[in-house]
Amino acid sequence: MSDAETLLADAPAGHKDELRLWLRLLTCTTMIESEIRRRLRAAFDTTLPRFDLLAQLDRHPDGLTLGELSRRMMVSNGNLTGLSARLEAEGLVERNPSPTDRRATTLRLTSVGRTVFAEQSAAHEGWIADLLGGLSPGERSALFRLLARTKTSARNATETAA
Amino acid sequence: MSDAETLLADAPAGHKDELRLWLRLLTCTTMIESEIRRRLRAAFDTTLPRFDLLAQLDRHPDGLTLGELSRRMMVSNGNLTGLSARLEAEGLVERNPSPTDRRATTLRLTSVGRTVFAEQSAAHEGWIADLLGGLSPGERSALFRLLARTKTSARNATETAA
DNA sequence: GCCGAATGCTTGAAGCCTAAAACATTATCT
DNA sequence: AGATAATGTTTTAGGCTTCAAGCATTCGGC
Repeated sequence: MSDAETLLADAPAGHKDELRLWLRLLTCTTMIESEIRRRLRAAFDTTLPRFDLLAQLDRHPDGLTLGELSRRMMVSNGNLTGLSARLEAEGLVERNPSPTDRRATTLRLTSVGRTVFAEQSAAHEGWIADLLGGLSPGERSALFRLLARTKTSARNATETAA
Repeated sequence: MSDAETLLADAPAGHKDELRLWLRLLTCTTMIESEIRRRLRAAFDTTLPRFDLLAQLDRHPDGLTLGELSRRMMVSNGNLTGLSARLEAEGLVERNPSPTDRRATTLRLTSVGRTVFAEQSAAHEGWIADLLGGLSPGERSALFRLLARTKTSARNATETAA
C-alpha cells in the first residue's frame, strides 16, 4: 500500500476532531485580534504591529536591537526595518548604533513614545478585559493551563519535524 | 471621579489576568499558524489564504459569490478581488456572473482545483493532528468547550460596544 | 594576522490585508 | 414609475509580511 493510500485510509477516522479544535482556536483569535486592530485604529490611529513593538521597548528601557525584537515578536528581520523606520518617522522611537557591535542598531522609546504607549496600553488592557470578561475566573485559569499544554504540543511537533 | 481616573484606578488590579490569557492564546495560534504556512509553502508552494478559499469552495460545490466568501472568511471584500484573480490565473477556480444578480460574481472550483485541494486538505489535516497530538482527547474536548465560551464572550463584547 | 563562517541589517519582489471612494445593479418606498 | 437607499464588486493608497539576495561586521580557527 502506498503512502498516499495509507494517509487517505487513516485520516478520516481520527483527525476531524483536531481539525475542528484548530478551526475554533483560529476563529477565536481572529475575532479578538480584528476587534483590537479596529479599536487601535479608531482610538489611536495606529496598528497592532506598531503597538507590539512599542510594548517590547517599554519592557526594555535600555533598548533592544532589531534582531532581538525580531525574535521576540516572531516576525522576520526585514519586517522590522520598515516598521521601525515608520515609528522613527513618527517620533515614537529612536535608533542608535549599538555601542558594542557596529553591525547592530538599537531601538528605544523616545519620551513621547513612552507617553503615547502608556495611554494605548491602558486602553488595550481594558479592551482585553472586556472581550474576555464573559469567562469566569475558573474558566480563564483552565483555559490558560490548556493553552500551555497546546503550546508544548505544537512546539514538540515543529521541532521533531524540523 | 472622571472616567479616565476610574479606568486607571481599576485597571492594575484585575486585568493583568485577562491580558496574560490573551497573550498566550495569541502565541499558541501564531505558532501553529506559522507552521502551517511554512508547510503549505514547502509542500505545495501555496499560501494559507489560497487554501482557505479553496476549502470554502470545496464545501459549496454550487459556488459562492465574492460577498459570501468575504463573510465566511472574515476578510474584506476588496481582498477577495485580488485573491480570486490569482487563483483563477492558476486555473484552480472559475468565475462566472451570477445568474440571478448581475452585480455579483460566483466562484467555484475547477476540476483541477478540486483535485489539488483534495491533496492539500489531506496533508493539512495530518499536520493539524500532528501539532495538536500532544493533547489527550479529554484535554481537546475541554479546550473546545472553553473556546466556545471565549467566542461567545468576544462576540457579546464586540456587539454591545458597536 | 588572515580567511571563511556566522551574524545583523537592508533591499527588492511578491503577496496579503484594510479602509474608503467609486461604480453598477437591485430593492424599497411613495 | 422615479427617487432613494442598500448591496456587490473593483480600485486605490498605504501598511504589513515573507523570502531571498546582498552588504557590512564580527567571530573562530589556523
